[in-house]
Amino acid sequence: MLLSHETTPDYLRHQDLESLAHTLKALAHPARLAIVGLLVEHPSLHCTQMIERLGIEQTLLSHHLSTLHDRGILRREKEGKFILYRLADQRMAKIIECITHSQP
Amino acid sequence: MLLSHETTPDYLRHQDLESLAHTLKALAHPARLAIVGLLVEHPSLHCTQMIERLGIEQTLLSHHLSTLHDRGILRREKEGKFILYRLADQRMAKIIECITHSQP
DNA sequence: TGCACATATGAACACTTGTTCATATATTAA
DNA sequence: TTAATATATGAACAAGTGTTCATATGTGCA
Repeated sequence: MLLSHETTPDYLRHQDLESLAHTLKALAHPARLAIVGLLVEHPSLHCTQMIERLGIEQTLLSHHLSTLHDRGILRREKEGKFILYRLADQRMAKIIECITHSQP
Repeated sequence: MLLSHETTPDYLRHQDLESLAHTLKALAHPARLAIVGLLVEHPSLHCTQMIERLGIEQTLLSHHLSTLHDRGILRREKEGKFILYRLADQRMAKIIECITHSQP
């Protein structure tokens, strides 16, 4: 796709669009939104805690966590027996809040 | 997916997650973000104007516009020979701004 | 009326994503 | 060491998405 330079504002240039779309895609799933939502509330959680709260299969959760991690939305951190997840960036919390508060 | 009631904040209840994910999915594509971005800047545009600005095939644009329209993001309005598109809701402008400004 | 322009539609197909299943790896406790 | 718990991985397949092509529909002008 070709975006003309005169009419496209800085924040919507081609490469930014790709990367923004990529981030949104990662968020655009109910389970993944729920995960991120949990982590907005709780600074960090491990898988088992999420499984309890979301009522989702372990394997499926793991795949979703990988998706979010791969796209830079979550950070992983080992803590003994567990693996803690937290938001990679507080901006994500802001985006989530912003999105949810602007919902129809 | 089962979300327990005690731990889920109001703004992340099951049905909201579905609907929010649905909206985000519609936005999560570079071309569609570009379209919405144009309409944040210009109150209304018709297809030919978007084609010029985006350098995208007519048919493809039309499909993307339908997607955005179907999901309630854009409004369609006939004006003689043309069909004008605009944001269905100013909240969308807000979301876009919020998202783009929180980008890494 | 007929032609040119503006836009939409639908089929087809490649590609991507979501989910499940089976299984692997790592950590701790007995 | 063995067993139990916590988590990840990868294959397989169904379902969904993006793009292209061919074509349809609607509108205004000559």
